[in-house]
Amino acid sequence: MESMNRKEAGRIGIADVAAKAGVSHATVSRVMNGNFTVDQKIAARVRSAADELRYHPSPVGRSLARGKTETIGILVPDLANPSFQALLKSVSNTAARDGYRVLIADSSETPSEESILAGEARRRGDGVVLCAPRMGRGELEELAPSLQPMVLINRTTADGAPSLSIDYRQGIQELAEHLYGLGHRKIAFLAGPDSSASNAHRVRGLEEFCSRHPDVQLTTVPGGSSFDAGHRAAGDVLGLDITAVLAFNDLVAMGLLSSIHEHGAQVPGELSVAGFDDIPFAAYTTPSLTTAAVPIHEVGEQAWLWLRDLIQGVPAERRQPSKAIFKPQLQIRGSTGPAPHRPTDAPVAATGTNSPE
Amino acid sequence: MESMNRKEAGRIGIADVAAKAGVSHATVSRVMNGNFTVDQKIAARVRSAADELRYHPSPVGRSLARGKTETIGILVPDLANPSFQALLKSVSNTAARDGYRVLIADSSETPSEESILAGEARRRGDGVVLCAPRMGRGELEELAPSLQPMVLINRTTADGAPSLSIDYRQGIQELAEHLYGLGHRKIAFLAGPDSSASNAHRVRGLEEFCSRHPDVQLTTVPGGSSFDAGHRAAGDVLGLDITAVLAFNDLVAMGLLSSIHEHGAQVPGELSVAGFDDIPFAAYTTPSLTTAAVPIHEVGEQAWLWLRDLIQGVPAERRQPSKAIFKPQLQIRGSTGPAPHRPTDAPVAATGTNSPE
DNA sequence: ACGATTTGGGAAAGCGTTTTCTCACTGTAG
DNA sequence: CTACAGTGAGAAAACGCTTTCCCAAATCGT
Repeated sequence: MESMNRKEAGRIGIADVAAKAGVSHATVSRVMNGNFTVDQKIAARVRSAADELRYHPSPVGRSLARGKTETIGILVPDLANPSFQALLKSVSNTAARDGYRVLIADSSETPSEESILAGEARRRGDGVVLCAPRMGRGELEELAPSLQPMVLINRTTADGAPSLSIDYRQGIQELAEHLYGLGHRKIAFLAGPDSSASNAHRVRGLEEFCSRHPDVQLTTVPGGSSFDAGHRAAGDVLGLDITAVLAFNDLVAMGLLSSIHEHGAQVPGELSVAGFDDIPFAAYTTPSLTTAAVPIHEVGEQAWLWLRDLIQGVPAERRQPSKAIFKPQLQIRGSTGPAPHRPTDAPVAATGTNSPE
Repeated sequence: MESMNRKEAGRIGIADVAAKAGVSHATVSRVMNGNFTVDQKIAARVRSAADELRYHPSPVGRSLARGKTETIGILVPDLANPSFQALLKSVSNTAARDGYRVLIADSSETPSEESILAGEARRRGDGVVLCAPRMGRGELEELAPSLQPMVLINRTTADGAPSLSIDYRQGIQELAEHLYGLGHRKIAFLAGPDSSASNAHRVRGLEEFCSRHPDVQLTTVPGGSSFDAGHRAAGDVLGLDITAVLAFNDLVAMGLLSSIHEHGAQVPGELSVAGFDDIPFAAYTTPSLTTAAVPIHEVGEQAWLWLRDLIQGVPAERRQPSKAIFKPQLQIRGSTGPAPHRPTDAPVAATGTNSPE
């Protein structure tokens, strides 16, 4: 019955607390921000008024006044991909420790949407993590200046924005060498999205591998980045005269595996399969998947630490170097084995149950 | 050389555009918001000034003025869990269609953090989705009023906040009936986190199942919600005199499966295993996992649609009903089979390679 | 006991928009 | 030719905070 004259609007604001405690908004603000120039008595009064009213400062008002939101954006090509999920979790948890929240932007593998999404994500927060953007090089270069503070993952720009990369080039070579050591000479690469920069790195790595081993015969098959892409590509792969497949990533390898299974072919007996990333389930497929483990958790953690330095304006010399390359680690499991020596050059599928009739 | 007197601060704001176009901020604002009371000539001039300067309105300023952020929060117990990842993707993508962004809050299965996280997530946006909160009933009831607009998933409150639930009670009964039909009479339930409400629903369902089938002997084993939890629990489970296990969810089932494998026991020959959720990989374990499929994509979509109605203040009568229950669908796959009739009551492990010596 | 410091807290100026007022001007009708 | 809608755009008031400025009271030194 006391204050029917107050602005009846829903949210209770700093003014209400000030009134209730009999001080000015300024003082309430000071108390809420732990400014110790306020008398203990008054501070206590303000605090009790605040939580009697269940007052919480509006983040928007605060953001405007302070010029920062304590939020960052993260752009991923596909939120359904375990690798990006893991990265998201890692970035989110690490940033949370510093009181930052993460806003997600999922481009769903649509490169044309990326630059708009990236811009919005950036402006809504204090910085942005661009994870494996699919956009073209030119577009990225042009966009980069307007996006910083920004950390790139699996891409680089000329303007030297911090960039964390996985060494897919070396990783895939190690996988290839592993296959080579098992006697495989006819190998297929089930490629990722054309727009993926990391796919290009894998291709480069394989070229190096091939030039080192002229006796290897490598076939590249268009694939994709998803389980389904791997599943769909099985037909093409089985029609080839090969003894092993390197898939773009674990997801693709698993899709391939499951389809190969349906076709009745034996892994690794007739065909060896390797993935990339070492997602959580890779160890539990049948057979378990040989792959190259990417330390995705560390990548996410580093991404935040660097972004934080940028946001806080840490002077360049005290900052970490602006590039880091993480080495994948070979995980040899059950899906790869010795190359079968087939008397004929017949494609794998011919030995399977479902002949392509 | 023309405007060295301008505030040299980094960001360019509405004032700069106004100056450049020779109009007031008000007009710029009108143009940027597609208000057609502005003369074509002027509008064009403003627009070109705006994109020459690469001007983008500050979301923070805009949010303050408009009283809404076009952002929602989502609280999940564990971002590493495929079910919550799928929900996140679904909510995020659906909300994105309406121009809303999603802020994530991951409590990492720490119930005590939830209420703070929920509050912050809520205040940073226009609404919040609470996904399977682990907090106690009392805490939730108390928090609820301060959180709306809010949509709950797998929980309900007395104050009638919209709530989407999976009918775990029925789902687990169907799974149990399936096992019963296969001749299983001694069954174990590998339970989820105590704090999980959906776990309680499963327990209830199983009680009903048991009272319908007095000949069934059900043992409950403490577990958890993760792959590791399932893996760890294998020892306990294998020591039991049972022929089938119902796991809290697919993740737990998969962990269990992999450990059972290591112990050398046969699934489903010696022991049948069923999961819950039908996460993407459930179909590709060995053997493939019998489970109850949860339409998680639809849940996420509905969650946003309801939240949107709440945010936009759609009158209660034009709104959807405030509760929805989604029925899981039985997916019978390879991990469940006929109950073995063992001559003795010896526990499963005794037949395995690693006896618990 | 009186000026010189400190201390504490109110008033007010931002922060970057949107939006309501208000008013000058244009064109039309009487 | 005057009066009156109707238009279009500027001035200014929010929005909810933080923070600088500044002044009054309290504390100190001598």
